[in-house]
Amino acid sequence: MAGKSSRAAHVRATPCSRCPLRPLPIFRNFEPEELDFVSTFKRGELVVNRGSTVLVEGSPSPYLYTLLAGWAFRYKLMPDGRRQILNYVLPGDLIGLQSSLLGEMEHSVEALSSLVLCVFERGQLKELYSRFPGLAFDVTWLAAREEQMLDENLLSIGRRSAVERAAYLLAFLAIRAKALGLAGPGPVQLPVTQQHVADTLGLSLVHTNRTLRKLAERKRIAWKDSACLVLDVEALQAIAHWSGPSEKPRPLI
Amino acid sequence: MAGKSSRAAHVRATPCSRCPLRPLPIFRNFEPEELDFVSTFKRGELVVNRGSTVLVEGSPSPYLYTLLAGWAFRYKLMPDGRRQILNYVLPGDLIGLQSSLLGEMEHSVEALSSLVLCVFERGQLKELYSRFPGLAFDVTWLAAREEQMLDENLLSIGRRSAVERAAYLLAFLAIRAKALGLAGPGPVQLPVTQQHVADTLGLSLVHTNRTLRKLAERKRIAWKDSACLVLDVEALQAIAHWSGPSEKPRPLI
DNA sequence: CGCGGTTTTGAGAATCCTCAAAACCAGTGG
DNA sequence: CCACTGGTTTTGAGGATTCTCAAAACCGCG
Repeated sequence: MAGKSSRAAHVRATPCSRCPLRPLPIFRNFEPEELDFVSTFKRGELVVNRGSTVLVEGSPSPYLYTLLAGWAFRYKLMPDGRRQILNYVLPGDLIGLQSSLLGEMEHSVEALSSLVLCVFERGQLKELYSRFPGLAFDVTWLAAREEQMLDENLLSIGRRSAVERAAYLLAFLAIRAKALGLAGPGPVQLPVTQQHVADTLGLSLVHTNRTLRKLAERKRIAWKDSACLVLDVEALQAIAHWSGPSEKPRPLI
Repeated sequence: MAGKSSRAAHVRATPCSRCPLRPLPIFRNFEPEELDFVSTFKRGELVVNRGSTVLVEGSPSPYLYTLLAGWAFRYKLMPDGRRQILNYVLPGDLIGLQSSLLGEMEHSVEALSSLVLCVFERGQLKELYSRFPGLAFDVTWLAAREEQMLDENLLSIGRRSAVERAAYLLAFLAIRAKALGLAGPGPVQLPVTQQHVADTLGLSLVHTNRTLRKLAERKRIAWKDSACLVLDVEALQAIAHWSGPSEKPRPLI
């Protein structure tokens, strides 16, 4: 159920000035001195394999990460093994903030694909707050955005039916992926198994399969190579009674 | 379903230096200059009645609030009226941050009892970040804590059974209330109806009633005057398979 | 070819829902 | 004082949703 905790550490250097993410239109422009500081803030890069656990529940992580490439997910486990996936982590997302602020991680993070992560040192966060209020604001911004996503997810699990829930989740992920340019002109491909979907929706694997099957019959999605192809995002949104997110230019630390 | 939006505004002045909350042991000590700034940051006090809506989904609030006294809850509505309660707001909690950062509220906040709120102006947040990195850090801290509560709530709704869910919620609220000194020596009293519990747990009112009844039969809780008396917090935690929060000294803005 | 991970299908059972109505209770106006 | 009202809690009954157990089918990979 949980992935192996092997962690193929591998450090390269890609200067922030040539960050592949920052040129994307959804990220806000940085002042030169902000960019300089982030560059020094960055301690290196970490590459991990699919299935690896990046952060572990219960342990205090000395690092903060920004995901540069790949897909991951945050989850919690109950003592008897029940798993709940809380949210998905896409490029540009910050992880490990809870540990840096509150002391201990209360959730784990696992890689859905191989990942490239920017590594920051936890201790430097205070310096960031002292010297770059704008960046500090951005960190809070990211935390507030995560909260917003969790709110919608909570509404989904609490009050939407199985089909609505599935439709919401797949539309949500497809839209996030598209905004990052992770999809070509064709349908978005989500690197998740039906087990991941089940653990996100709070449903059993069997019932999730039957629910997804209905969406597939209606040509809203398709399964290929242990991944989900999202064929019609707007139809999914309509099924979920969800009008979509209000995407504004966002910060990238 | 939603409360009346009447808002009995009433402004008094209680200087932060005589804040009734700050002396509590769970709040961290402030530097004198931090306290000074918060005092100037504070624009006044707002008193609202039970049932009033403090913040409305979809509207950009020009204010930030810290709850001084009373109970409230955050919730979202679906177009057809389904309601999901996301979390409860207790004294010392900050509300309206999402709006200040992201532009628009995506949830509403309603008073469970009459409330006293500290009012801050949204625009001053930037000044706080510039001049008091420590306070800025605190704001982020509060956001990360909210996220942590939402994570646990998501696990609850997604993976716990009805009884486990109810037990978790009531233990969670009882512990939060106790930490704030809101309970005397006796059992904690939670000012919620079974409808609130149902909308928090993602269950129907009928099934919630039958579930709570089981807990009442076992003497874990009791209902009195449209409120829940929590008789045995530890037993509830055991039912929920929940070990409780890690309460550390926390900031109060 | 055999293996492990993933998807699919069947069947019966538990959980949870909806509809409906009654009981209870504090507050309100006659 | 009493009837009436609205909000809350309680109970019954049938039905829909979702779960668990079990097994088969499928598929890339060594």
